[in-house]
Amino acid sequence: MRIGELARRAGTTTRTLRYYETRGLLTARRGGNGYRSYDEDDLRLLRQIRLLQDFGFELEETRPFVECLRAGHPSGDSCPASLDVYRRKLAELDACIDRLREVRDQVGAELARAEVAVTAEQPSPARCELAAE
Amino acid sequence: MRIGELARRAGTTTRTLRYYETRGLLTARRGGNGYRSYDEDDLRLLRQIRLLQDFGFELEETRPFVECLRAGHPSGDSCPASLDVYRRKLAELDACIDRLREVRDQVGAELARAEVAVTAEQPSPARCELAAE
DNA sequence: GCTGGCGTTGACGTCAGGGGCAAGGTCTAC
DNA sequence: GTAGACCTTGCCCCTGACGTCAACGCCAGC
Repeated sequence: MRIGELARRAGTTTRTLRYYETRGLLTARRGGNGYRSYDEDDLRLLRQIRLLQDFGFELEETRPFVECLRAGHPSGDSCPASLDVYRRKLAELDACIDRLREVRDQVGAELARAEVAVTAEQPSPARCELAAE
Repeated sequence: MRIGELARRAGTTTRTLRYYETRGLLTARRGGNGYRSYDEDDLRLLRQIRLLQDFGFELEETRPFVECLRAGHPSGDSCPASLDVYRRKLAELDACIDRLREVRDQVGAELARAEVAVTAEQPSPARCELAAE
């Protein structure tokens, strides 16, 4: 199959596939006319990359999975190097989530403080009416 | 004070301050020699920006806070526009955390699956010894 | 033979937030 | 009077993962 079909079947663009090729992931055979030619294995490889990309993996982090598939393993995560990437990513995700929660709480606190300051500065009409009743 | 001192006191670099100036945040007076000149208000303004940056706000998102301070308010979050940014950021953070948690669980599941597959493929010697006992 | 749709390479743009350097002007201390 | 620390503008460089042309080749159908 050619590049356009592969891109469609993997839900991506030809530009992306050429980019992956410059990165050394997803190499292509060439036909007599210079067109890139791919097979079903390339599609599996590409799907593996896209799955990890959707998870937020960087391209470089997908390389062990790609090499694992190229080595003939049934799936990209059949190799220790891939499992290591999984584990590193899990730790990274945990740290990221923790950090975001901290920030979330701090921003929430700032908002609460600022909201109180605003109402103290200029009491809302509703409050006045309420107090007047 | 000049740019170097302001940068030091705010814990950033002169390059960054000039960059902020090109973005229209943190404008500076000029002395007779062409040097930028700042006062304590500028420092407060800069600290406000840095705080929000540390929270992960984009530079553009700090603009309402800057304008609020410039308008003479006691703090950058004394204005409705700033509160809106807080609220939007909170929603964004929540969505981001949720998404990361989903991914975390999916990656965790992939790892567990792959680990089982690996041990099933080539049972560890330790297991064999254990079974032999 | 011509149009449309695919393919090719290459180069530049994007987004944010600056880093680094050059070539020069200024100020201060010794 | 000069060294060195500071300032100025302007320019290109970086990351990641592509998007967007430009200019051209190839091929199928009508």
